[in-house]
Amino acid sequence: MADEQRSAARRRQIFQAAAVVFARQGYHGARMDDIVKESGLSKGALYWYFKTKEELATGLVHQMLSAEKHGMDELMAAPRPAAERLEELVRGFARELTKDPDKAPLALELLALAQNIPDIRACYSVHHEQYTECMRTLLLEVCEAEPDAHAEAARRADAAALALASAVDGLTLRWTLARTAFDLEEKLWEVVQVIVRGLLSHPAA
Amino acid sequence: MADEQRSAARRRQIFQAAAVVFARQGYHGARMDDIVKESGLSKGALYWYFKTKEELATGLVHQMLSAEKHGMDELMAAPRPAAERLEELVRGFARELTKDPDKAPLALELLALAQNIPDIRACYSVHHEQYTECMRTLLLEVCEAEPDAHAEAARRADAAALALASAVDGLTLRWTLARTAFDLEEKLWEVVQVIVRGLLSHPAA
Amino acid sequence: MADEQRSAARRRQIFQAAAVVFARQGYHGARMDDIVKESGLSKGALYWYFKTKEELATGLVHQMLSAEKHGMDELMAAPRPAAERLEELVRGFARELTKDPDKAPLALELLALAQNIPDIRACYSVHHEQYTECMRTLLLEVCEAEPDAHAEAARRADAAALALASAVDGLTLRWTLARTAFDLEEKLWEVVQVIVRGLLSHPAA
Amino acid sequence: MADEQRSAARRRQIFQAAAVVFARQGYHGARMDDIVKESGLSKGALYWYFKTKEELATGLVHQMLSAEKHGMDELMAAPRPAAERLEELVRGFARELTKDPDKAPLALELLALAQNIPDIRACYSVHHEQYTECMRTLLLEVCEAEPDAHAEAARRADAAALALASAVDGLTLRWTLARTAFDLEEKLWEVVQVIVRGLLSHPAA
DNA sequence: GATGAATGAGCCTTCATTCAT
DNA sequence: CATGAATGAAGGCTCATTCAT
Repeated sequence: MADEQRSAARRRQIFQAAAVVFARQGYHGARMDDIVKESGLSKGALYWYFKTKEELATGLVHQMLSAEKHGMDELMAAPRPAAERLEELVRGFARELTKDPDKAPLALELLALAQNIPDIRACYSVHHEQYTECMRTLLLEVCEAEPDAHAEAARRADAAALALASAVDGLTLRWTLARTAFDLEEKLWEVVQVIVRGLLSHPAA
Repeated sequence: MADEQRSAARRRQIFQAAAVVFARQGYHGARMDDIVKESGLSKGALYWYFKTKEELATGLVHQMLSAEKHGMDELMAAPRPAAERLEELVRGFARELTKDPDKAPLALELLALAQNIPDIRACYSVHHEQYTECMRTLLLEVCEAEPDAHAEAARRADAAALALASAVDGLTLRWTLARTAFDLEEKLWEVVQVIVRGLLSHPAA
Repeated sequence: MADEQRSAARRRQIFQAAAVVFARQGYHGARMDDIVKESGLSKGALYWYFKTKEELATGLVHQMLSAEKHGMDELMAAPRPAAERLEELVRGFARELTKDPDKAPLALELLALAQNIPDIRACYSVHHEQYTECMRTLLLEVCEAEPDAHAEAARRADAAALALASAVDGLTLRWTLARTAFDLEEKLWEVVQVIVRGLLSHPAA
Repeated sequence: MADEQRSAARRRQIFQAAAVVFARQGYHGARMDDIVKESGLSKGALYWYFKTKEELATGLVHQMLSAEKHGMDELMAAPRPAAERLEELVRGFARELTKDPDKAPLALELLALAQNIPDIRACYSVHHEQYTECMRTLLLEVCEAEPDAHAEAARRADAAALALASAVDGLTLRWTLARTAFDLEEKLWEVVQVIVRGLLSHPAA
């Protein structure tokens, strides 16, 4: 029992260190020795918990996406109007990235691994689906909440959800690589508005 | 003159080989020897044209994004309605990716390099701006072409262009990593329609 | 007392496990963890009984050669004609190797260690001497039992004993590494006969 | 052409270094860096010629056994009586081992590898067969040369050849590991005489 | 310009051994 | 006595780059 807690703590400690080093140096630029040093553990300890560098990266992706999923589920269950939850979902996402400057580079780094590490690819693939599904659910609720909604809207929800989820990813990517910094949260919110408007607009438009 | 042609041919030959190997093994998984073998040249020859692996990757990014830019400009200059050009821009993009299964992995691989190689980062950053600008121009033309347009639309063009450009990137990313294959062209077109509708919808909506 | 029995049992348990793992993976290919797992004990327990891997190997050699010596002595003391005891010594040796397919590889593996581990080298050196001496004793008895013996024979016993002992080792080695399996007991017996005949043959021959 | 010579020279250079280091430290105790240093080449050069440590060892075994085979064939073809050739074969073998104190430990070290490296095992297996066959040929010639030979002798040649070959190996092993040094050549010659006498002795004996 | 042998710093991983509990 | 997490020195191998020819 105490062992399990200790073990879990160690794993978190290692993930934390790996996150810092991967963000700073990239996955391939990170030496296991760097992670060892950053974690404060010994090399043997690190390898006791993760058999390879790849397994460490895979575990980190699992952990990060799980945390994100958890936050998503929590927000979805909140007793607030769908529109507010949607706004908060997007703004919260932007705020976290903006607050922690390591997060975006780390995410992109891990995303790039997805092509070569099937387990990570699967994680991201599932996460993309879940994120899109979440958007779809919210958008449908938004439609229903709209007084003069129309039948068309519900049918457009799939495309809008995909547009929304994709745009969030794509814009975040741009923000991460942009020469000229911009306010991610604001731009993201504008993008959301355009897409929601596209969802709700009357067929005639 | 003949030398220059020869030289240019060699460079193209090397880019071609690098593209194949990077797509297959990733940048870090690709050894210079692999590219040498794929190119049919010798190691010395390769290093004659590119002083380092990084320079080769950077050159490849330049070449690819230049080609894309060129295609974009050509399409933009075509004597066709803006809506048609927009559709063709997006569909053409999807068609090319679908046709050549190496292209998307290669692009993601090079994109990931942007974080560590400033020159590549700059290339992508500029390209993103140009792509967004292109979208903005097309969307504005679409607004103008719309008989029923309203003042609001032009002001929304920026956000819609960003949404569009981002969504194209984000959706392509999803398509590249998806467990379950889907029709990129079709989904992309649905996304475009949602966003264009959002752009044109009346304020009341 | 019960402790000593327990301790001896543990040591035997560990020797047994080490024998299996060394035979399967070789000394250098065997990890202490493998022996731990095979023994069913814990790592700490193993290190309680043997301070190092080398000590474990050394102990195993001691045990194995002691057992062999014991068997030899027992057979030597049997109330049977020398010729029969010689035959049984060789045949019994072959039978045991043939019965347990792990034994020969294990023996060769440990023999190879002799070069680097002085203690093991000494063990084998002594054992070789004892084995040769045993052969010499038997051969002398065989000479004496021979009605038709001649003075020459006794003087040849040293060489014949060395030839016999060496041939047994060398043939066993060949049998252990041979591509094409052969009947060790039979070949060994043929070899013994040739050498005994050489011992007894008249000078004129 | 010059390249091939250079390449062959390099390989010989590396074999030479590996032989020295393997003899001194054993295969497992030898670090590639030690061989690199001993060879005077660089690590990259070593790995250019041998992809792994195992491949290097395998190559070395090939080379050594080939050389031995070559010497054997040469001696066999010499225009001398069989008995002399047999004596020279054995004495020459002993003389070489005695002259170069590294040779025997090296041979035993490589022999031990045979159990774990199939390629080396095959080499030794074949070599054993060839050596035995060589002995058999010589012994048959010796029988034929004997004026009062008898039919029995030829039939015993197989067993005698095996005894001889095995005894040479076994005695060499004892000599290599012995606490108390002895004269290999002399002992070997005594052993040969016993076995040859066993071969030629009349059935009555 | 072209060739490919040669360089050597670097890195992931292993594993015998230790020790707090 | 027993446990298994922790240690860290060591080593086989890679690969971008160089350079004599």
